[in-house]
Amino acid sequence: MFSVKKALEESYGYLFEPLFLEEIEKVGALKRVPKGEQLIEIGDLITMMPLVLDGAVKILREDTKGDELLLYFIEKSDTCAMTLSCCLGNKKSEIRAVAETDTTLLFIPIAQMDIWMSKYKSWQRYILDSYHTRVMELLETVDTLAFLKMDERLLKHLQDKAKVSHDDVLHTTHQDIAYDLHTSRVVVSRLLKQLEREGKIKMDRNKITVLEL
DNA sequence: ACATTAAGTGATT
DNA sequence: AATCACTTAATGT
Repeated sequence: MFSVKKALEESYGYLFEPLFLEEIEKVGALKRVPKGEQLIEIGDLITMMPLVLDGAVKILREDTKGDELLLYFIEKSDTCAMTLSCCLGNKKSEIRAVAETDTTLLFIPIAQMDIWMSKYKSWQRYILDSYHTRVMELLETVDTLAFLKMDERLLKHLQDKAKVSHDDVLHTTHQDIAYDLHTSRVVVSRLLKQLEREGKIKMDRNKITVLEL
């Protein structure tokens, strides 16, 4: 039996005081989404803010042709920074969010944000810190894009995927990886082969084992 | 057995 | 590193 209270305590207990946790539990709407399900589409109006209780969500940007590029993952005890900026200006989402693994989320109505902002110092801190870590993560992504070659990007991506799913065996296809990295399947296949030769990964059909973490 | 989907390869830009 | 054209291998019906 799944308990919101327990999950909250586990993921956010060190951040918020017990009384506040109870309030979150009361106000939040629990949602569980299976791997691969889309949570937010570009252009969507944001009305709820998600707190990740378990699992991981990948955040993607889309180019003019409809191809996508992975920006970063958000995990347990994270929230979507994009949502935060959307809430302030009541703007539409600039990103797409897709469940990377089976994920459990708690949705908070954005109206609560303001209330908690003035009521709880711990919430203030949390939002500010979230913003900060998100900016840093984005910077890291920019660095990766600008300075790393495709083979290095690929390996890093595999390691990130393994990290967020808490499993060094990835159940994915070359094509899916190609979408995330915004490249072609052929390139991914060839570089994976190379990584396998170097002993950094092991491949099977629909399965990649990351050996170097 | 056949169709579909994933992955491997060589050649070209 | 991308794209094309083609092959091979695995999987579903």
